[in-house]
Amino acid sequence: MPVTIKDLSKTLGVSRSTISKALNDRPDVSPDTKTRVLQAAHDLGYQPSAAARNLRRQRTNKIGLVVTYPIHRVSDFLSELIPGMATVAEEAEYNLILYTSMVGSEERIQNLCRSREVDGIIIAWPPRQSETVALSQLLTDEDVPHIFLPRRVPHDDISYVAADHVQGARQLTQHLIALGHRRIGFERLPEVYETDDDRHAGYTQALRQAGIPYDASLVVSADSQDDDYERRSFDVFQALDEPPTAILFFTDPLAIRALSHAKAHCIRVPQDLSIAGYDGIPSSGVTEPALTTVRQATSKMGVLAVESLLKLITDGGAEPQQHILPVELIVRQSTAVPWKGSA
Amino acid sequence: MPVTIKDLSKTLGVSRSTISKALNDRPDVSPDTKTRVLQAAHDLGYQPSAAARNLRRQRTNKIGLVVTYPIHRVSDFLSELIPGMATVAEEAEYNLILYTSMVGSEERIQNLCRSREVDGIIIAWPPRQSETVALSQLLTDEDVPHIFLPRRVPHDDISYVAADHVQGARQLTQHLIALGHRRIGFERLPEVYETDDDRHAGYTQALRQAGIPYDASLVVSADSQDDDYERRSFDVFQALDEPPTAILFFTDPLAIRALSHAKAHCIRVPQDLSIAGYDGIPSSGVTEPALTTVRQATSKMGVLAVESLLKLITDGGAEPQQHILPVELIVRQSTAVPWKGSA
DNA sequence: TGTGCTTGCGAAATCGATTTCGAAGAGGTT
DNA sequence: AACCTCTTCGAAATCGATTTCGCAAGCACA
Repeated sequence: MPVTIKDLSKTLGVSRSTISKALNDRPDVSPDTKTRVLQAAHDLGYQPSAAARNLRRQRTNKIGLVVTYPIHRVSDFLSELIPGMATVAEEAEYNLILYTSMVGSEERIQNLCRSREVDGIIIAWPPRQSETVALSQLLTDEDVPHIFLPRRVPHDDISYVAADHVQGARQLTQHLIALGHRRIGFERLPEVYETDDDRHAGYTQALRQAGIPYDASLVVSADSQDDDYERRSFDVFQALDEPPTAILFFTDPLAIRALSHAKAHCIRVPQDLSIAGYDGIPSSGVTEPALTTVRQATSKMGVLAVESLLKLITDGGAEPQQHILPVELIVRQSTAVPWKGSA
Repeated sequence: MPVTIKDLSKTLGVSRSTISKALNDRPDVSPDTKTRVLQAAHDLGYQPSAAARNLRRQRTNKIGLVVTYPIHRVSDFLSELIPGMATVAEEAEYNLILYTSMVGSEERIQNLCRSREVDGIIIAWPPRQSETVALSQLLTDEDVPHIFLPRRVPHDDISYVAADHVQGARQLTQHLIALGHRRIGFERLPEVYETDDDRHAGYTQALRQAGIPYDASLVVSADSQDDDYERRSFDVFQALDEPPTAILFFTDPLAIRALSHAKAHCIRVPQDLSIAGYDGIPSSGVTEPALTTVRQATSKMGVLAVESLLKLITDGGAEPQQHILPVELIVRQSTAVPWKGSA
């Protein structure tokens, strides 16, 4: 049986209230009894019961990390996210609880909040925009502070932390334009998310600024369900009358697979074709050639999300927290000046 | 204010006890009242308070994942571990709580256990053997089920899940021997862990079986603190009278850095030198050449650890859970028949 | 009608800590 | 001596659910 406050009370001959006050550093305890209590607590190995404390305080000092997406699809991202999040949380005496089987289940999130086992939640990979707004409303009704990550939510009252993908895609495209590319392919996702729209917007902005007309045939949708789609989309690009001299891929893994398909087609990268990824995963740095990509400040996003959430938890009246972090262009060897042979 | 069992009791005109029994499917409730209670609970959006339930049941349905190692050093490993762990836990209605700032702090782990905020813990990257045994004793005294991961603990009473690194290193060495290598370098870690001993044992076993004498000059210790050590250890190998024709590295990242150092020294891999890694991280598959390595069943280890822990939690008298999982040799392009030029 | 048994329900205790509120005692002032 | 203030402490209520135990009603049977 663990040592309870009752045991302490008995051995010291002091009431439970006084013990509690001494341990919580309340003013109405004499310095003498306080030290006696602390000493005894240490000697007996007393540690307050988390459950009892939570019940009384109506607070758990736990933050829920709710992953509303098949977790194996985002574990790379999570591994960059979690260390920062956990560290910041623990500095504030909070811990992270993982809820990963929450795919598309608004109701389960609601139940989680109603059971009050966390003081606030971070919702990683929220659903489409309309559902996100509805979900946020639900959580607001339950009075549970929450933050969406890592996608922006176009709504003034909703807190989120995201990366500036408009800027990222624009910089990447500008980089290619500066190298001399005019026909730049863009492989986007079929799912309609803000992230995708943002990157597409960045891509078109850069083209417009450079006076390059938008060519719809250069934009294809990757089918994330189909592992071999990559090869076929590659063929689609190559089959064009005037194939692109550079291709932007929505994520690094897509770009890495494109790299090996290029090799299989005897297309040299970057001499014959420039390839760029997005996300800056570790693997992108060790390919041959190393991948030009855009690095999101993933770790920082996690840190910021926790900090913002803590602010919302601590200060009930706090403003919605909205952060869009800049991203960083990483130029490596997979992009270069286009070959002028056919031009 | 959230809906409590009291509210339900009031609106239904039924005692709290009966509500509780109905919700927990106890036998002494009539089918009629049970449906009425369930209906009302649903209508009012009632969800039992986790804190109150935990306090009363003396059980939290939470598993602690305690990381006793600088988390950014192991986040890759964690990202493979966590999805499986979380999934299995959640199927059994448990959740994972992360405790990452537990580096070298036996006392904080003890306090965690005393506060009873988890029903059991998984200790990732336990300290040295002697400390591990002491820690296990401490947790046993507190009556908290626990499992060590991912290192074996040479002690009959202690539960752990680990990978068979003796087998892994032996297979890797045998693979090189089969290719014709006789002088095989081995870069181990300076820290004295079972893992390291195991791999070294596998290495020497393979040599012995092949009748190749052990040459201590072929075994160097990497200094994990020093990022540039890799380059110097590489020089150490090259400066030998008879340099190795193949080198085993303790981890993939070390091998990947060696790959680029080799390139800088104009040493071709695998023609001039075979290089092998260990762990099978994603990056190891996209290097040029792709790395021969050994893949641990990391995800499976996480799953097994949670399953074992749940067994210990559920069945107090369960045997210690000890699992050593086989590892898988992955032969890729960084190892090949040695060049006979100088032989 | 009286006895025995089953079924369904509720009063009250309990889990362990926190907090409110009142009281006792010490010390000072008039 | 009467009154006040300040410090220190403890009794009791509270957080919300679960569980034990006893009671009452209903039914069957002699």
